[in-house]
Amino acid sequence: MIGTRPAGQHTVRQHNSALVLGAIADGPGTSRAGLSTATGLTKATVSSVVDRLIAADLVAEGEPEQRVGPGRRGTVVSLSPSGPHGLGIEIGVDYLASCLVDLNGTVRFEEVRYADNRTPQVFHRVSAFLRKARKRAEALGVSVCGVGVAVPGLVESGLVRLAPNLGWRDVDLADRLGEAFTVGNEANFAALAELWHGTALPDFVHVSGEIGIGAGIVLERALFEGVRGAGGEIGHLPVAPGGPPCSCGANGCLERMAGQEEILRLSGAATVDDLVSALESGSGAALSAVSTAAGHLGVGLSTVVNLMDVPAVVLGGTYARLEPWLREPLLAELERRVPSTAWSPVRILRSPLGTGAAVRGAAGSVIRGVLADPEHYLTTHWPSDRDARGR
Amino acid sequence: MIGTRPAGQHTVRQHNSALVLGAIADGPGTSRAGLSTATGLTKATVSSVVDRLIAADLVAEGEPEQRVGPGRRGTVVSLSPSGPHGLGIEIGVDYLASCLVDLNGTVRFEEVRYADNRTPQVFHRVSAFLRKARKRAEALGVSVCGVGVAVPGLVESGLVRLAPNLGWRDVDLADRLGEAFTVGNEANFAALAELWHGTALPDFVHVSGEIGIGAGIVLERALFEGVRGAGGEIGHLPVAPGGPPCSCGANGCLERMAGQEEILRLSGAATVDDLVSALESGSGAALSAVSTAAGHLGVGLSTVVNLMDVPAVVLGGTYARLEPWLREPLLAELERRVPSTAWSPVRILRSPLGTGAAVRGAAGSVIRGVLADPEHYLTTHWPSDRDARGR
DNA sequence: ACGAATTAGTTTGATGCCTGAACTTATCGA
DNA sequence: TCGATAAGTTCAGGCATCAAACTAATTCGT
Repeated sequence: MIGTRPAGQHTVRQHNSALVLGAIADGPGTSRAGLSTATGLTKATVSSVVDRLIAADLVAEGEPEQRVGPGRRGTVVSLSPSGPHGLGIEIGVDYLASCLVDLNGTVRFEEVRYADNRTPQVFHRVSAFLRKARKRAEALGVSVCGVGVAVPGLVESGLVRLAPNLGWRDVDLADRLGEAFTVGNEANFAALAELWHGTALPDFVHVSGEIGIGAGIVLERALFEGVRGAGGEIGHLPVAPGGPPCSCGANGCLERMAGQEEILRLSGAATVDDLVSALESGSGAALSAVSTAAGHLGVGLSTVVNLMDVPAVVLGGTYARLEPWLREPLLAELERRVPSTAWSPVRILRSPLGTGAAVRGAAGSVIRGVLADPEHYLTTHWPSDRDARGR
Repeated sequence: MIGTRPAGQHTVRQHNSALVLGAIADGPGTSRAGLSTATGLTKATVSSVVDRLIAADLVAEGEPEQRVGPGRRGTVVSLSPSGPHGLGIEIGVDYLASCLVDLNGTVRFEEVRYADNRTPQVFHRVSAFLRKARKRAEALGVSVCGVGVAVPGLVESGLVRLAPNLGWRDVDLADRLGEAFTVGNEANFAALAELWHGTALPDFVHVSGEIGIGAGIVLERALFEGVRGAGGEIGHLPVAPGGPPCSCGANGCLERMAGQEEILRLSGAATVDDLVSALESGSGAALSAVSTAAGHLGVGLSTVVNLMDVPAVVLGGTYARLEPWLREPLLAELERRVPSTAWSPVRILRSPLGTGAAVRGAAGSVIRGVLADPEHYLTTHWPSDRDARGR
């Protein structure tokens, strides 16, 4: 029961700052008066809060409002383009990616570097890659207020518990690289990117098929993390009892049956590009491979949909590219296995974000943290910055 | 993003009142000074809050503290036994149950009345049953501040969307009985009762086998409800593809394969009592029936454990009675199907609460609402009461 | 037996933040 | 040019917390 902290005036400031900043992020180009009606706070309070946000360069005043009719025009406020930026780093199995976003979530730059990361040198490589990204941010003249790192594995309170595809176990990235990070699961970050910048659904399960199969579950605009951060780990759900052995030791895991490797193997294609062309030209082997995988994916996803009552499935990563061919068999399997589809159908959507969803989510999570608690940012980052520059 | 309300001083009062009251509920027999250290609030604030709680008769002062060493003895405060009470009503398929609890959750009385509720007269019967319970509460001289109603069906925002075993669809109980209720799913209430009064685990899935199979999932001391309140509806998860048809239209549903009826049918026993004696005397048919059911239950629960990473399963209802015989095969099935058991085993526990868990949860949810927001209770219930009595 | 030390609980003044109302500024329409 | 309308600011008032001083009760040492 205990675990909540005592509240004071600062708490209401925190809350209301976040409320106002959230309203600014939601409706770009609103005036203080508009914010007052949107948030329910008085004009006086909004002014006071906005002043502080402007001082912290989270918000910037813009042009006077364009509007017909009598009355003074309001001055538009919106998220400051020169405000703090978020840097995202993704450590994939065979690539590194970086991404810088501003407060709006706009991508300032993106970079991908292919390299096998299943070696002990990863940490040096990541460190160099991160330094390079920081340099580029500096060149743009923006300040990076945090770094989000996406890894293909199980993350528990900032610690990479297990990343089988990287061969990691209990890795403390912050410790290894001598820096504080927001470490998170790659699939979860991708789902968050989908929430923030993709199809604006409040409830969905985002599934991406890369080398592993990761799912990120979003319920009521919030990531579902499960008890120890392992919520939505569907890669090793058993979907084919007695099926072929998986690298994890079990048999017939979803990842083994519907992962990228299995699809390519079944279809005879060498790469995903080849697979797509084969599908487009109507190759029977390719079509049946994708259809089979869709069936297995449907089995796995049906448990998620049944249990959480999630009304939508978003296909990301490689699955997004295969969506035209996956959709039908996947939907059929879901309808067969999910009783509730009878009265509320499950939607299947293709993610508009590409393979860069995870990095973008990692970068976005940093600025999302600032937007969610500007007062915290203001008291921790701002004074030190000002001291460092001012003196 | 919008949806949060503006905060003011009243908000911090709300928060801190709940914080203090929670601390009082957690540690019965603490003094104001103890509460101050427990909550992190100053002694002055605690005194102010406690005074108000005492005025509302949520809290009562008791004996001076017993303690060795120097210094003044504190006056113990605890939840007032004469404070508001919560009434719970359970509408089962073949019985009605009522239960009155005080702020501590102590049961003041309980009553069960057997009757077939699959008739249109249910509502009159419930109404009469409720009146009777209210009379008994009045005879005890306590005030009932709310009524929680447990139903074996899908509840969405106070509306019973579907209760197949009662034959209900879109039933508005508040409207039917002309009274405001906290309506909820029976399995969810049972899980909450388990959380509040059973094995004090913060994360578990509570599964009870009655006529249907209901699961209540508790994560971080909070009920997981899913998107539309259908979280944890495991009764119709498919566990035996191509199995016998279920009443829901699908095949091999968990409820069909591991429900009470199927266990009795397979074992040849007429009642659960008979079944238990048969098991105790080592009947092969009974043992294999329970073992088979346990296997199916394991399949269904494995998806929950995999997906939500819940570390414990609590057996309630009829399953609690069968626990000695269910445990082994259930655990075996879970270990076979849940990869994470390799590094963090799943615990299987027997619920100490009997079949009355759901009513108790329903009654408890009422007082839990008061404890969670005493300020709200204080402003809505108290003034009217005082006006009515005072004048 | 008595005072120092210790702990509980109350009182008081200060601080911070929100609110409401009055006030200033800006713009349109007649 | 004046009046109506709307945006934004200023200021007194209220409320809840906090820190610190103060009162109250009890033990321990001498």
